[in-house]
Amino acid sequence: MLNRDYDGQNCSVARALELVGERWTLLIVRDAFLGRRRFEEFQESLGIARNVLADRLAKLVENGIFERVRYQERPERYEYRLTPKGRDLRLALAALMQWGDTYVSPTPPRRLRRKSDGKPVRVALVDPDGTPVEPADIENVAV
Amino acid sequence: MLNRDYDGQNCSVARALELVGERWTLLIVRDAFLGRRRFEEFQESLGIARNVLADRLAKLVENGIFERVRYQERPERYEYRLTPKGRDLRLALAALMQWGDTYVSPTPPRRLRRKSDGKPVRVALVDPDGTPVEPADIENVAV
DNA sequence: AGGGTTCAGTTGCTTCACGCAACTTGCTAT
DNA sequence: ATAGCAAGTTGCGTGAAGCAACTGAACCCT
Repeated sequence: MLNRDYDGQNCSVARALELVGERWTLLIVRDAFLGRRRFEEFQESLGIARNVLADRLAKLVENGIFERVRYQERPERYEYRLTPKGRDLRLALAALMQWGDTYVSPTPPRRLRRKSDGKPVRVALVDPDGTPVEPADIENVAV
Repeated sequence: MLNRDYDGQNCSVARALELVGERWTLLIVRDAFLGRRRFEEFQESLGIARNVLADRLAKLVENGIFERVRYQERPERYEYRLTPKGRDLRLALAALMQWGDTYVSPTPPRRLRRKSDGKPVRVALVDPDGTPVEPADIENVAV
């Protein structure tokens, strides 16, 4: 997606995609979850054009998903770190990864697991008590 | 994102975004969850250019996310319905919606709830027993 | 002092995707 | 006969993405 708005779309999905829906943006965020922080790291890892990377990082900072932090002076060098807002994209990325694991990747190259005991972690729909909810038992209602 | 591949990205997120990462694609899927099925419905609801809509629908069918179903003969007319693969994008859309609700939309216009009792439904990271997992307690490991 | 390297971009140019509006096809209704 | 509807298709202009070379500020080596 481009950075145009999805005008008239009064939906949080559209609002979210205005911020992270452009080409490369979610992959940059995923790279950040994998520990990458620097321009060169993102560029080499993704093979993205440098001008486009510069553009995306600027927008991500502008939108509060990354912060630009100086990590050395003389010469001034900056790196990019996820903010709490950016870190909260983990769920959306995990959901996309899970779908990709199920339907696209024959053998998923990475997995989420709990550090403490190594058990696999997945994304699920739950009620306020944490009880899983059947997909068929869900409705999407206007407020 | 465009329909090019994210070559060299051996990640399910990249694989998933190759199928649903183009501009408009996820909004079309979201529209389908809201009950829309026909070309004209999508077009009017989204305000998307007709050639682009035609292109996206064709790719979504090609990728098994929608199926093209004839709903009348003379003249032949087709509509688009989510397949199980497409319906499984619900989680990713819900996660994006939740993030948008939290950080972008002041007052979310729509909510997910359980049909049977009307309780709100949210997306969460859980272990195999359905127990919630702390975000800080998660690691992303290569297989 | 001069030449090479690193990092974070910027610039210029080309190619490709998107937006827009008009047109087409096959059929029905008046 | 003409108008209308639904699902596209076509042609053309604009804007975003890809590519590679360049910049600037500092460091390192001989």
